[in-house]
Amino acid sequence: MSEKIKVYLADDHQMLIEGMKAVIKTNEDFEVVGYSLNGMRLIEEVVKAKADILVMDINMPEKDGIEVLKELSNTKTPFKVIVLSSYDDLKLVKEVIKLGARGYLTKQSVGDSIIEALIEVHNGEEYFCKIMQEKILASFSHNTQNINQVKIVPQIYLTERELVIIKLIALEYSGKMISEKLFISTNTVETHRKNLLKKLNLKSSIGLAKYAIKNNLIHF
Amino acid sequence: MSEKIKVYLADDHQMLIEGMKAVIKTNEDFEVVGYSLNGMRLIEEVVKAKADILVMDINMPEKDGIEVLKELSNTKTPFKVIVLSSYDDLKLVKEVIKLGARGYLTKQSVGDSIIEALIEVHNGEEYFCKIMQEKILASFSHNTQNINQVKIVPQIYLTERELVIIKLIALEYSGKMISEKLFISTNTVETHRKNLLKKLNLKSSIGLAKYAIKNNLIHF
DNA sequence: TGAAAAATCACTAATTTTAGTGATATGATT
DNA sequence: AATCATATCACTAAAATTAGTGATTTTTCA
Repeated sequence: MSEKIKVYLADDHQMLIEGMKAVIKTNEDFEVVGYSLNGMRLIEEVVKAKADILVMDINMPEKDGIEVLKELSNTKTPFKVIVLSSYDDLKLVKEVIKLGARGYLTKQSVGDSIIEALIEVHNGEEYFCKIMQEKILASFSHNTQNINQVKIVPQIYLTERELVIIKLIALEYSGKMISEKLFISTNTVETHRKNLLKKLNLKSSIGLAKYAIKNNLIHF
Repeated sequence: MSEKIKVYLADDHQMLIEGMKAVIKTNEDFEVVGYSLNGMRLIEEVVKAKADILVMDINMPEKDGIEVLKELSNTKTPFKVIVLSSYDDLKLVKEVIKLGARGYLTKQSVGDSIIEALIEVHNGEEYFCKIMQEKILASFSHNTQNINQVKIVPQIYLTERELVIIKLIALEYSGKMISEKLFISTNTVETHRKNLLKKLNLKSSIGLAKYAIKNNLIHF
């Protein structure tokens, strides 16, 4: 048979790497030529490994998948990208595809569809896991609004100060501790907290903490 | 070659199942004869599949691994059990071994040592993953007291009720909401919360939420 | 059966968080 | 110059959390 298709993996969960390595190993058309546990120097490594396809988690410490994709979009890349994510969020899918990714798998469905995805993407097709396919179809029939219209729901951008505050909250600082650390009044801290809750549509500080963790705002 | 050793998997994470299936498939002495995503009717299924070894997660919805082990301890079982867990908790290890489990793997080390564990356990040995081996050794040399004596350094072990409560906290339920959901008074909820904070040596509910996430008590 | 562990609830008091409204100051942008 | 985003702080009032103590009932297990 001809040369195998080279796959590079990037995910901060060692276990998921192991799982994917093993799954991919069962298909003789593909081979895993390397992996990373974070996004730093990822592109470099992938190029060095001469990989054809990069399977990359969005949520990585140090440097996340979106950033990597943005870097890639500036240059011509010799490999294709399949994105892994914990979120089944249509907007995120659109985002990563726009940034050049060729496939999108939720972590729930990696096991079932990684090989399928690799084959499709290697053949120049786009691939979405079943969950996302269903979501895309549903949004098509349910919504009068077009998913293609950019930012119907405006993206949530936190200000510098809000970022500092949400991080401290996630690090288990109380309101008072935050005010002391930042030399501002507790009222101000509370105001920021309230604004955060409203902006992110969350109902408690625990929600804020989870948001911070999900978005890698703090080391967890 | 002789008949393969039959392995049955139980874990609520499909991905982990896929990973393990793939890893085990690479060793020709073993074969996976089935799997479950929860603990309901698990024993029945394992027996039906004529499995020799059950690899089972402790944390499963509906019915957890401890309960399954307890059921098993009443009868003579035709298969051996290896326990998977997110916890690297000595007390939990002791507990599950006492309940008849033959091996204990943390989820971090499944990828590396599942085959090793299967071999050892099938040969009638006990098996602990590297992390636990180190912990056991450490507890041996650090402590003048014997690990076999119950609760020298009280390891963190949450009761059923505490588990339910910490999960709900992590899911952003307020104390009142929890009390309503569980049909108990808010005082009781607060008591559990206090006990949790003390047990886990945490200072706020956000800490509890993070603990729950870290230990895979909730889907995140 | 008897002891231990677990789950339940109560009471008090201090502290913190949540919720809403409103106001001021500053710097950047247009 | 006017507007907007950001950051700051105040005030009130209700609700929730934290902290500590103590007590009862139920379950589990040796």
